[in-house]
Amino acid sequence: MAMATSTPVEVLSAVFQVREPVDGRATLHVLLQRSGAAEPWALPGGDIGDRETLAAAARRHLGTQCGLTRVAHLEQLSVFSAPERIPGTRTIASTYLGLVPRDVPAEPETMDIDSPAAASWFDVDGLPPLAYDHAEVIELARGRLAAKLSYTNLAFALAPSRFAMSELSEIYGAALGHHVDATNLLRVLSRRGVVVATGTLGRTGRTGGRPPALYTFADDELVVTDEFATLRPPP
Amino acid sequence: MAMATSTPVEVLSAVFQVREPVDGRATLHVLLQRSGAAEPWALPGGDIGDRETLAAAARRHLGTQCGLTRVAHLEQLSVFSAPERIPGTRTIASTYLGLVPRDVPAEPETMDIDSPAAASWFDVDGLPPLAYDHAEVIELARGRLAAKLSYTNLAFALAPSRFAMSELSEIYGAALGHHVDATNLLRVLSRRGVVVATGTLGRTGRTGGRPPALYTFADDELVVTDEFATLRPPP
DNA sequence: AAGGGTTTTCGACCGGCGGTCGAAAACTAC
DNA sequence: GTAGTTTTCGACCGCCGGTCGAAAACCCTT
Repeated sequence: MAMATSTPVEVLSAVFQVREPVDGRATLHVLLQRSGAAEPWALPGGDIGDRETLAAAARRHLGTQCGLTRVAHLEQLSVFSAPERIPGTRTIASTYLGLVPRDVPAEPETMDIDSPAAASWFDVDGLPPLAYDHAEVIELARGRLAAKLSYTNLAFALAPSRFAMSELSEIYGAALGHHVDATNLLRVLSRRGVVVATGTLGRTGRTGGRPPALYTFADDELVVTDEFATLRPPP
Repeated sequence: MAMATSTPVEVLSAVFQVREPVDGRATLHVLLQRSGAAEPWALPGGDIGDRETLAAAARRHLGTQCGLTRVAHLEQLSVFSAPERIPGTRTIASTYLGLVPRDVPAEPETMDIDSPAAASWFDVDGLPPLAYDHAEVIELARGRLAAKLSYTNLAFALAPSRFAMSELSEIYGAALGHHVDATNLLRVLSRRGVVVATGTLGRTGRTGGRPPALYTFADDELVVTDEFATLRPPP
């Protein structure tokens, strides 16, 4: 075993949440932070403690820099190791994808955007200029999210604990960037056992319309079934 | 941006090749190395140079430790960051999956297995005791390989440049661990445009049987099509 | 050269999955 | 009660992949 050198490592998190801007249509948002008004917006992250896992470090920085604690899912993305990705000091970045459910209060929004250190959610379409290669990280995270939504139960980390199918279809639509039919979504997800009906009905005090059945995700962590692989083994 | 500390980083590569043991049946093999006869077998890898990418470092160690240069595909796996994964010195491992085509001569096999520093291929079923968490890395790599074989053209990195469908079916079978029907494989892969016929015929000098048509992979690098995602966008 | 053995190739069948649409159900507002 | 809105259910349909049997093409033996 060769001896490993001491290369500086940082962790960066691209955390997504489905939120609705003033006009009403829900879109995918990403959490950004900056240490001063003159600095560019950047992904939250930083150094790794001596006795700390990378995931633990990511969670710690989300808490201290953005006041965000309720991350429902956090998974590794790629490592960025281009020698000059940060001019001057060589730094390797281990990146993470984080997801926050829709019913989590918008914690970072309460922080003052004009204070020296601030954090805020941004619509992924229409981001401000970002530090270093952080835009690339966000693009990678979007792609990973879209891919995994279609063949895993990953949406559990974006949806509220109980939801109507129309609401879930909205969330999928925001994350995937195109319309998702609620009828088909229900059939597909319940056939796979990903969502289950709770038996209760939702908001009967609206402007009209049949009250929707409320559903929940069967699991509250990522479940990967190999049933979607083609070239399956014989039964 | 918080300052990143200097955490030791190493790179580890799980490199696979489909090879046939003496008895004939082709199986998946992984490349291992050890620095002395008293040391346990371990994945090739080591430190990262100051002006070097992680992937470049992985390739460099494969060359110096195993004499292996013809790696057709190399992609990132997960980062292992448990504080005590190597007792004593804290080391973070960035792991890679590598693939070597079947027609590449068995370079490391020529090295003397009993010399102080040696490298050799091992059948993935029936591995010797491994250093640290390296068995975990290999398991992760196997899973990733199996998953990607079914929905990408990743097999281009395991197959020879030209091959018969029965040979490709053998390769898939070895990597997936179960029988893969050659008829179905041809239909699926050619419908996706992954493999194309070369027009030439293969080995007409055997013990009998119809001479097979020879095929090639359309691309010699990984191509990811989003056509296999369910919940597609409308046309 | 005729026939048996072997391997590849082609076509047919079939169940399941997912995309789509229209009609029925259930509720609110007027 | 009627109109409007939203959800739900069922039906249709094309495509994909797993399977099987028959035909094609070749070698070897007799």
